[in-house]
Order: sequence, then structure tokens, then C-alpha cells
Amino acid sequence: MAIGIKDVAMAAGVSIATVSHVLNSTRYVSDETRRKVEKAMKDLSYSPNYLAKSLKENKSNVIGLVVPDISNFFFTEIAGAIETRLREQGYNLILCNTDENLELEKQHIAHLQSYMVSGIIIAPTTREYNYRSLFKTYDYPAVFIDRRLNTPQGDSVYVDTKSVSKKAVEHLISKGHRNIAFIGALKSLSTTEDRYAGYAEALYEHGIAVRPELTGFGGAKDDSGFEICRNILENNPDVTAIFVSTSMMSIGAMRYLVDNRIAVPDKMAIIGFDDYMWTGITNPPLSTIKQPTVELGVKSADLLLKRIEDRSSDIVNEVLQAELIIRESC
Amino acid sequence: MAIGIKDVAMAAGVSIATVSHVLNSTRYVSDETRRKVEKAMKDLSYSPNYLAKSLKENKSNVIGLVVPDISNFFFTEIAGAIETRLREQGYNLILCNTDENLELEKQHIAHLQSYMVSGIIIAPTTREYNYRSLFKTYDYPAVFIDRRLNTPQGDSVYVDTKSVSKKAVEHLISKGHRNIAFIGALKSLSTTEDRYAGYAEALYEHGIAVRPELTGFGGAKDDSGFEICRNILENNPDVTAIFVSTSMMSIGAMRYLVDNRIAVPDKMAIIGFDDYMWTGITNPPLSTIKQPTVELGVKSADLLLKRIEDRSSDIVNEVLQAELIIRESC
DNA sequence: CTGTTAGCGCCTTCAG
DNA sequence: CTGAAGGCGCTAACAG
Repeated sequence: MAIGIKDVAMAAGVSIATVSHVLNSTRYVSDETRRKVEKAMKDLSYSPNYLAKSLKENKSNVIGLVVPDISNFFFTEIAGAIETRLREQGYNLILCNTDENLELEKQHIAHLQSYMVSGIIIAPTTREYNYRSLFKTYDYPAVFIDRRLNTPQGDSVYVDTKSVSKKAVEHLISKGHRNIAFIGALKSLSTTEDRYAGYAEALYEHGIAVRPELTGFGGAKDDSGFEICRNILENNPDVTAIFVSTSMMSIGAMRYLVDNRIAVPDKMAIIGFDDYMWTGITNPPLSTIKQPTVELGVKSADLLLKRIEDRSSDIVNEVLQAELIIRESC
Repeated sequence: MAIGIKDVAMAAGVSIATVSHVLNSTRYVSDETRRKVEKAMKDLSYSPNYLAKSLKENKSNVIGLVVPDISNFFFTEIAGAIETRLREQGYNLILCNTDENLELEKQHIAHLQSYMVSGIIIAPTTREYNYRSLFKTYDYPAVFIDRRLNTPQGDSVYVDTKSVSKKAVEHLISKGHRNIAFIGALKSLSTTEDRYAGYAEALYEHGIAVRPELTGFGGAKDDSGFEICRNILENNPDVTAIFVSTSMMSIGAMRYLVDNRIAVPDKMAIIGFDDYMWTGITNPPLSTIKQPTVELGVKSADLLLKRIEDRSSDIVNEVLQAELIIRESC
């Protein structure tokens, strides 16, 4: 069927060993035989079977990426950056979506290993789980991104969103706001926790009490952001500013304000999360916190590749900085 | 190292053939032996090596997706839909980005086949190339999406964007606009061609001449949309409406209008392409054409899966309909 | 009802 | 400088 190394060997009149060696330049081959082999490869338009190679070598040139929500721009940007970086290094990317579902996540991780992927990058759905226990070997290459785990389980790349969230809320306070709402994703996520902590700390340091009724948590979707925003604003007419700690929820909250003709920033100030192309053309242009998604992707890919090379080096934990971008919504 | 089928066989005191057969329920095994085998698998926490299986069976449970620009929301939505659909069917997805580069695309297609992916879904960078010539076998499962080829090369799923573009322009005309600009991606793409054809046809049928100076083409990025918009508007003060035939270019064009405080829709009407969460919160809410991305993804996955099952059935060509969504920008 | 065995395509040690 | 041969983990005849 498919033409393989042995067809090439036959056509070139050499052994398969020789063909293998010219293929990988793994031992000296005389110029003449090399040429013969190369000609044969060309003539037969041979291309190696990576599966067989991987099986033999017990590792593939593929890595797995496991994310909780592929429809979230934050993760797609990261995925794009990782894909690009890996391609440069001759690797491919298998993309897995978990829908924030631990069972699915476990399945994917097992599955990926069955394909002998060389390593896995995970944005974990939960902070409690012992992901290491899912790995075939104790030193399986894996890097964790975006969400912290209760106990570190390997290399990781996170973004410091606490301090920047604090800065955002301080900005609102400096504009005279005192009744500031907080909208966030599931409370169990480290990311939500951090951003909320930044919010609370800013309030605390300015002598403002945190009012639980001004805070709302839920799924990180736009509809959820819309609902939470509605709920808070309808019940608390004194709110004059909102801090939303998730990109899609920011859109939902904004939509609530637009739909209800609540003037921004005059009646309501808002700072959202994650910065994209369209944040400049919203009504009004939205102030946001910009996370370094590309850098996060590239760093995590590099870390994983390094870990694949050397499983015994010290674990590294990168923390990237985010940036507050002030536009006209606050 | 890794525990395999033979370790299980040994532990269960049966042959590897039996283990393989309980694994795949591919022949009858007595309840008792089955139980022994299953126990052994559990005890050893065995999990099969898909690579070996794929090598043997000459096909994997992985499919490849090749897209020209993974940072384009249009393609990420499609990718998400495909991933979800494939997972339901027990397949995984390898994601490849070509950056609109034919050489890279060829490389990816070759590479994917080296990994014995069961099939490939491609949004091709060019309409001229004979992609079939890159396939190992003449009947290799592949489905083409989004962009048409000069000559059909397999199953395909496209969106009819011509008629909806015409409708969009007719809408602008019905509002009294006569000097309508067209902003599109590279002219060589079938998608650009179709949308431009819809634009031209609408003008023609209303006795309006196409003025080349009101049309602009370029890379499908936001900056490119911005520049083309600027160029057209600066040189043609009589333009009162714009039709943008690409999502990111729509954002760029909008940003030009916002930056230059050109009142929409009073001074300038605009209809953009592709509908996302944020199109409802722009200033003003943007009228757009919504392509059925999820349906496109699901359909293409289904088609490919069907093609993998049966390579000889008739080629199918799906054409999906898009929808014009009128908001306040026109 | 179960076991033996020959590969899938490739790499790599061991001999020339 | 080059070949022969074993085996990676699994499937599927073929043979009981």
C-alpha cells in the first residue's frame, strides 16, 4: 500500500538500515549511496511514517493542549500562540476541550497519553485534583497554565491578575466611586479568587466595606455576565461602577447596560477583563485588563519543550504581568 | 516500561489474542476469562497504546484541521464545533495553521498523513492548487470548507455569501444610499469574489454603477480594514455607506469611524461581516451578516466521518445559508 | 472457546 | 562504510 522505507531500500539497492540512517543522518553514509537513496526517495515520493517512528521511540512529535472552553477567546489566543511556537519546533498540537468537566478532562489526558504525545499543556478545570496521578510516569512532561492548583504539580505559567485587579478598582475609587460591584466566574477558580482578592484589598485599603450583595459569581459566559449584572443593579440602585473579571462576562454586562440605556460612564463606570480588537469600538470604548495571552502561550510551549528534553531539571513557575488599559468607560 | 497487552495477558493467564479481543469485543470470550482479563487490566491500570493500534490498522482516530488563520474568530468557532463533534465520535483533532501560506499548507498536509490521521478538513489558502495530488491515495478522506476550489476535489461545505451580501447592499440602497463602498479580503479568494459579486449585482440591478475607487481589497486583518476604509473615505467624501465583507476588517473599519468621530449611521452607514457576542455592544450596535459557523463545523465533521466509513459514495457538496442581522449601524 | 504467529513501518544494536 | 535481525504494542488470520 503505502510505500515505506523498505521500498526505498529496494529501489536504491541498499539495506533499510542505510535508508533509515540517511533519513535521520544518524551515522555516516558515503556520498554515493546517500545520493542513490535520496533519488529513490524522490522517485517514490517517499515520506516517513511518524506513527511507526513514535511507536519505536516511545514518543511522538505531538503535544496535547487541554482547555476548559475553546469558545473563550482567551484560550483560543493562547492555543494559537502555542500552535505557532510548536510548529516552529517541528511539533503538532492536539486540541482538547473539557467544557469545565473534570471527567472529560481525565479522559482527554488518558487519551492523549495513549497517543504518546510528548507532553501536555493544561488549563485545569479544578484546583484540587491530583493530575499527576493520571500520568503514566511520575515525571511525565506537563505544564499548567492560567489557573493555579492547590499544590504545584509541575512547571506552570500564570498571570498575576490580583495586583492588576486591585489597580483597576483603585482607579474606580480614585474617580470617586464607592459602591463598586464585582462580577466574576466560579468562585472555586484561582483566577476568580485572585481577582476578587484584588477587588477586596483595594476597597479595604480605602476604608470601604465589601458588600456581598454587590458581588456576583457564575459561569464565565456572556449570558451569565448579563444576568449577574442585572441582578446586582436592579437590587442596588446605589451602584455606580462595575468591575468584571472575565472577558465574556464583560460583554454580557456591557450588553445589559446598553440594552437598558444606562449611560456609560456617566451613570455607570465599567472596567472589563481581557483586551481584544473590538474593545476599542464598544460604546463607549471599554477599559479593560489585558492579559499577555501570546506570551503565555509561547512561554508554556517553551517550558514544555524544555521539560521534554530534560525531565529532571528544577520546576519553573512563571508569573506574567497584566496591564490596565483605561479607555472611556470609566 | 509502559505496561501493555502482554502484561495483562500474563497477569490474567491468557493469551494476548484473548486480551485484544476482550478489549475490542471482536470475538466471543467466556464470561470467566473476560472477568479475569478485566480484573488484570484494572489491577495493572492498563490502557491501550493507540499508536500501535493505528499503525496496525493503518488509520488513527485523529483527524486534521487545516485553517489559514487561527486568530480569526470565524475559524476558531468552526474549530470548536468540529472538536466537539469529533469528540462525541471518539476522534481527536490536530490543529494546523497555515498563515495563508501554501508552502506551509502543503507541509501540514504531508505531515498529517505521516501521522496517519484518518482524514483532513481544509479551508484552503488558494483555489488553484490540486490538493488531491498531496494525498497518499486518490481517495483519501478530505473535506473542503469555506473557500471554493476552481475544480471540486472532494466533499465540501460552503456558505452562500453572495446572495446575503447582495441582500445587505440592497438594504443599504433601500435606505437611500447610492455611493456605497466595498471592503474585502484578497480578491483571489472565492469568498471575496462571491461577496463582491453580491455587492456588484445589487448595484447593477438598481442602476448604480460600480466605482472601482470605492472598492478596496487586502489582508483580512483589522488593521487592513482600517487602512482601506481610511483610503476610500479620504478620497471619496461622497461615500455614505460601507459594506465590509470580513469580520476583522469590519472591526478595523469601525475603528476608523470611531477614531475619526464619523457619526454612525447618520454620516455613515455600515454593515459588517460575521456576528459575534460583541456586535451588540459596539457604537452603535453593528449590523452584520451571520455565518452558520457551528453548523459548518458540525457538517464538515460529519461529512468527513462518513467519508472515512465509505470512500466510494458520491461526493457531497453542502451549501449553507447566512443571515443578515440589521441593527443600528445602517 | 482460546492460543500461535506474522506482520504494521521504523530504529538500532551487533556484526561484518 | 553497510547489512541482518529483533522488537516497539497491537490486530487478525489460521489453527486448534
